[in-house]
Amino acid sequence: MRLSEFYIPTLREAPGEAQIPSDKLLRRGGFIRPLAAGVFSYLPLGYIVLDRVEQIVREEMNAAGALELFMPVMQPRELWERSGRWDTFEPQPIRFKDRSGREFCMGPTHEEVITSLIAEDVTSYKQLPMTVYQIQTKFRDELRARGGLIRVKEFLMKDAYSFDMDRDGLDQSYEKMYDAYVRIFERCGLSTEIVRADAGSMGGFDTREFMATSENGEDTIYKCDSCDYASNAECAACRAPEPAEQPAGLATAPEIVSTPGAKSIEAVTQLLGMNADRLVKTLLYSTADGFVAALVRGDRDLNEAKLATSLQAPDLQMATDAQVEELTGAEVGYAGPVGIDDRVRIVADHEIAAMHDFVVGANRTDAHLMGVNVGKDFQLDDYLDLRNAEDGDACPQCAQGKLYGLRAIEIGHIFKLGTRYTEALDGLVQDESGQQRPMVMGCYGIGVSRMIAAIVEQSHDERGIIWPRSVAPFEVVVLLLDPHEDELCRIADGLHDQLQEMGVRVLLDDRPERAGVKFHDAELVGYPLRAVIGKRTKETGQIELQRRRDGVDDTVNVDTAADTVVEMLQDL
RNA sequence: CGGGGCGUGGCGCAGUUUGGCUAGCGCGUCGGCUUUGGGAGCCGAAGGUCGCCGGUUCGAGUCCGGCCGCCCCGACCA
Repeated sequence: MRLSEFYIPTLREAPGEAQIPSDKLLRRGGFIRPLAAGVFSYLPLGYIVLDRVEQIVREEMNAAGALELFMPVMQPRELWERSGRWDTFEPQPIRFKDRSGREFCMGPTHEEVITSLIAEDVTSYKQLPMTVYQIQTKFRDELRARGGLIRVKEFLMKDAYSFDMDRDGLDQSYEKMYDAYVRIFERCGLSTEIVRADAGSMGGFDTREFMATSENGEDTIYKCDSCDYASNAECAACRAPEPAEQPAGLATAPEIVSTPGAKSIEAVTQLLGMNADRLVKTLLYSTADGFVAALVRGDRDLNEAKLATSLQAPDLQMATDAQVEELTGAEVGYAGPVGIDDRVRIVADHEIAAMHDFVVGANRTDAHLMGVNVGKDFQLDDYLDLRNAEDGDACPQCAQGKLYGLRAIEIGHIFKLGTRYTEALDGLVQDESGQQRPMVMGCYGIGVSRMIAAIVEQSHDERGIIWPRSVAPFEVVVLLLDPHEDELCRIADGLHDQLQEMGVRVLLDDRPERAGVKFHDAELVGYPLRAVIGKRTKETGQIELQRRRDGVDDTVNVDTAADTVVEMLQDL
């Protein structure tokens, strides 16, 4: 390909709204352009990269025995009502009606479609196991798109679905996908961590996320410094502390103290002159089964996902101000477990067990209680793991490890779904004994477009992108510095043609630009290898080769240049 | 949706506080001459409903009201 016949509109400066390196560089380099917040076009260069990534995903999925198919973006409301997700899926799908008034959504995912599709024709265990996948644009009505290609409203996703007769079969299908994912991300040059994760609105178990580590990631993951424990922060477990010895001489009764206007932990600590770890926060939630008060140490954050999971209350919601006032008899900000409405179930984080003589809200406006103790002053329904993990926490899995946090971009997510969708959508097949049984499903997603952002986040420098060869838009760029010199043009054309015949993806920069422009563009766009043909070539008969990644270079004769290029590409 | 910031030729910005004449600068683009191995120099040119609507005023990029869009933090989230 000749650059004079291609289209790479590079920008010397990044648009002001681009904040993170991947967004700045992909836009400056002429890969993508925004159309609206979280909606992007892929220019020819960006589309090549997208296609490269897609092909790697496709090859590994095919190698794992998955079959590619292609499903619609628009999905009818009735289908989603059968699975019960029309009103509950978060974020809410983008919806619309056709002219006859029939309702659709722009598919944010395809469990419903694939399950009904497979259910139509698969009727026997003899047709299983089966794993199918597609690479399709998905739509999510994000409350806030951000971070260039990282969090968008419209994006390319590979989604795969496995169908098995039983849990053992599912386990095997899941393993295959897990292994394929490891290979896919490795081939794309991504450094990833595989972590435990929350299933969210998909519903599922044994879920694992593949996280590309990056300081610009939106997720936090925790890893153990001594064992293999790794988890998304949203579900990282906390080890219950060793039971503390209850000191003699506990307060005999709580003492009420006046704390006017102190509605936050911060305010209470200042007023009473004590650390937040002597306080207990009381957070009120409503669930389908009634109200719950969740207690965590004052300096900790409650993890709602963990609370919802341990209460088995997926509909968990923070109580409204009115509900809080009704249950506590006080303004919001003074809730406590002592004397709260007896309809409220009280659960506490494990750490509370190690506390004594602590401070809680008094269920009275402008007042707190000091010297409060579990068992004496109020009864607890349960101790649970409720708080967010923090840097330095003891590892929940091994004895000696400590957790440390990393930022990361979620690029893959695999779940075991079970029979939730096949039961709702009649995904039944006959087993060996002629019994109708719901197929057991797994689902497996990869954010293909998001991977591009992750790759750039992990592989760039101050000058531009450094593409891994596997996904680079071109493997080598040939810079013809003097396009007016016939002899040099012949050499450049020759190298270009020769490389192309050898199967190398080569771009010839034959533009009538100055050398500096060509060097800068080449570094910005990030071709793994660069060949320079200029006046030195005329003088010495040599071509200069340089690797983008580490600047390692070589000077070779014109007639051996192509072979050396191929050799140098081996390591990239 | 809460808080903050921004919106001026393709890109980056100044000008808005304190209203005033033909709305500037750098980059890019087009033409010419020179230059030619790290974003060149000179000369000339094109390109702007100052986000939109309404209002105040002799006069609005600038003041007032409403709306829209974009970015960041939060809430939320495969």
